[in-house]
Amino acid sequence: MRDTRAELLAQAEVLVRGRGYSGFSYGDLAEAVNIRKASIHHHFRTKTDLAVALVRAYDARYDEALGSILSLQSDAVARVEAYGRYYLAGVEDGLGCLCAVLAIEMDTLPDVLRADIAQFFDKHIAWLERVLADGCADGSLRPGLDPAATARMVVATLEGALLLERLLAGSAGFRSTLATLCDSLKPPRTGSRNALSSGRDDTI
Amino acid sequence: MRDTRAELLAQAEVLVRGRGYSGFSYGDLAEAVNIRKASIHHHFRTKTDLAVALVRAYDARYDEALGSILSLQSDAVARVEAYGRYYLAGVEDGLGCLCAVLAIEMDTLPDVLRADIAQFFDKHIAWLERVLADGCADGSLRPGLDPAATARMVVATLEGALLLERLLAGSAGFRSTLATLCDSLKPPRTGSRNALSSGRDDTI
DNA sequence: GAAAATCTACCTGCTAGATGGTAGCCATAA
DNA sequence: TTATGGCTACCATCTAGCAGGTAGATTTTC
Repeated sequence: MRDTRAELLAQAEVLVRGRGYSGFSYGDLAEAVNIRKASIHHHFRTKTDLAVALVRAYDARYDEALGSILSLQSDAVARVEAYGRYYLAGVEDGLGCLCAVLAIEMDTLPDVLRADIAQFFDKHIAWLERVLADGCADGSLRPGLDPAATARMVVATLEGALLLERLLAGSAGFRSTLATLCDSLKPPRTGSRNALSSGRDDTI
Repeated sequence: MRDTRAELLAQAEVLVRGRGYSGFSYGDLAEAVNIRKASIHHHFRTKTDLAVALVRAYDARYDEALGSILSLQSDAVARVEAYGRYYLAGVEDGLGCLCAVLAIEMDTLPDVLRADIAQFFDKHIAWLERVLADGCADGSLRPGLDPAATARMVVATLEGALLLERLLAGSAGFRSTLATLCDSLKPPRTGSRNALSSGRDDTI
């Protein structure tokens, strides 16, 4: 028995991330999942309900990712790099970040949604701040680095790179930006620019 | 005599930058400018034509800005910072970057538009690469900095910060990211984080 | 310099199709 | 037997865009 609700979420996410929130319709989604438009309302009463569910699911997947990075990587730079690699998947699939896509349409977004998105970013910034503060404490980061401000910058850089490189150089451009970002976090004179592993890690 | 075409461009830009391309309609625009919907077609035959005109005008304004930065600032970091301050205006007005907004909806964008947007970003990256290469040559930047990669990163960071901070901390967050970004370009141990001047410079 | 033709900027009124959403019916599976 | 999940058939509203008209300014022609 197929899980229509899950299929709806999956396809809706692809559509929204590719063409924006108001750029996708129940009609598109119905076609993608191959059920009638009206049937979608059975699973998600309104379009806003669907969007909220989309963000919650996306957020939950990132929660898992953040946790797994902490347990797999112990070095601060490696953690940031691993975090960045989750964005890479988006570039490779030609999809923007769900929350960035929604944030663009802020002015017309329902309040619930706007709050959820803000929380999404706040959480990531807080997580990075923690990671960076730890890195400062153990000396693996450039001395004098401000964890709070740098955390904001990391999220901004990655979100921007995802937006940009999806349009321009593709994953090569994104990898270059991620490497440059990571380099700027390291203590000076370590010298060697770390070549980013080319393997794809996971999908978010 | 009022310049309706200019008014249309101005209002359309605000609408698009605030709610996305497919999130704004000729109906909205007609209301904002207070003419009938059909009359807009007299000035811009199709919505795509309007979008193209919007991007061209936006691009031209940035061209001017890039030129004026070069003549006003001679230090590389100061140039990047001045460049970043043009984005600040967007945060303060609660408006995203026009080209970023359009880039989000890539999958549904007419080809002309997609090309124009790509060119917009390419131009900025090339300009920054030039600025950074000059800065490397005269020693005002961190040694070992890769101008090409860093140029991409700068645009990514600023675009991301604009997207993010419009939703979160507002101009304070953006200023913090811009300062952190500029700091990461400077040679090490210069020490003092430069407080960003709080005045608003110009609008793009 | 007056008449004729053209152009500009807008209008009303329409169209075909898409939009999100509702009502109610029917099959299947628990 | 009763949810569940899907369907058909709607609806009102909005979408971009078109046809055709009008008032006034500008240009062309005699």
